[in-house]
Amino acid sequence: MLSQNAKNSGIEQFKSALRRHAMKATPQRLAVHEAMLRLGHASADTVTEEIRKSASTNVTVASVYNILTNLAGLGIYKRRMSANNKMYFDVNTFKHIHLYDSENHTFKDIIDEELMLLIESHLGHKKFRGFKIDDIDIQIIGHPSKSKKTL
Amino acid sequence: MLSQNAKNSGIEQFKSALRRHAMKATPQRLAVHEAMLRLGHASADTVTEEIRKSASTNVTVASVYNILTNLAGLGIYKRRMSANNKMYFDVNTFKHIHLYDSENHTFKDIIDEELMLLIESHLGHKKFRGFKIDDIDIQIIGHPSKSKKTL
DNA sequence: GTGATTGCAAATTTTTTGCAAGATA
DNA sequence: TATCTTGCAAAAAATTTGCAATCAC
Repeated sequence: MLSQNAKNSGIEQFKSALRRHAMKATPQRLAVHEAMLRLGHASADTVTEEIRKSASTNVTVASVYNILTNLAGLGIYKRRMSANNKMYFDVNTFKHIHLYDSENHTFKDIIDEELMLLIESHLGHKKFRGFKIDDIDIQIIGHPSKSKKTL
Repeated sequence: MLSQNAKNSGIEQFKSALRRHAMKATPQRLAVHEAMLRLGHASADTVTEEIRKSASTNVTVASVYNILTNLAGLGIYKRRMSANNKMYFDVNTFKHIHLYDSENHTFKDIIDEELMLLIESHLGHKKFRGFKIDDIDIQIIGHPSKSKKTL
């Protein structure tokens, strides 16, 4: 329920963001955003796959790249890099930490406001001369622990 | 002086690390490591360039990739991700934070033991079920502030 | 209608791989 | 000498770009 509303409002918000930037609400852009809302984090090819699987809209990877890059430029997504050397995009703009699974190359969000505040307040009074801070990226890197031995 | 010693001992340490792993001390590997000690963080092509510029050893990018990847596998280097979508390697194995300059795509080390401890102790008593933490990566992303105007 | 946007294919860029030739222990 | 490594060139993988056709406004 909540999630459904959240998604709808997500799309509405998205449309008005597009309008605000004088960008057309093309089916491709909407499909990309819908996929991103479902996926959370994804690479261009994953998004393309997801769209082909679930939507009637057809898209090409090239367009998905362009769309994701443009939207990241507007701050609607965040570009992320993973250790498997692919570009990932992140739909969540709120502050959070990432848990990166280096085996499966997936990201999981960790919301830990306390920690973010801790770090920000620690860094807050530090100056990096000649450097304007845009973002702080915290990634916890690990792998699934095979606690089952035989699996 | 100190830096020279540090570099020499770096090379000696490196050689014994190679020996320990039954890897041969080829001129290419030594050249890569020397370049990495100078560069700190670098991508394969930067390392190749640096070697060609400064050393008599000649190398191919393919070999540099292989060497960097192998050494990262041994934990001698650390693989890093940058927003310009290239693989970077990091020669410093001690815990530190990175300042990533998104304009010039360069990294700078920040040593802030206090912050690392803060984060580790905060995360220390958190459990991520089924997940084994290998590393915590903190990146401060920003760009040079054109302080010319108003400062 | 008209300018923005997409699809397609080709070009770039980055990384990986196979195998013969060469170097190291 | 036996094996590990490198060089080279070609293959893969990932991303970007040009341009005509198409679509949203």
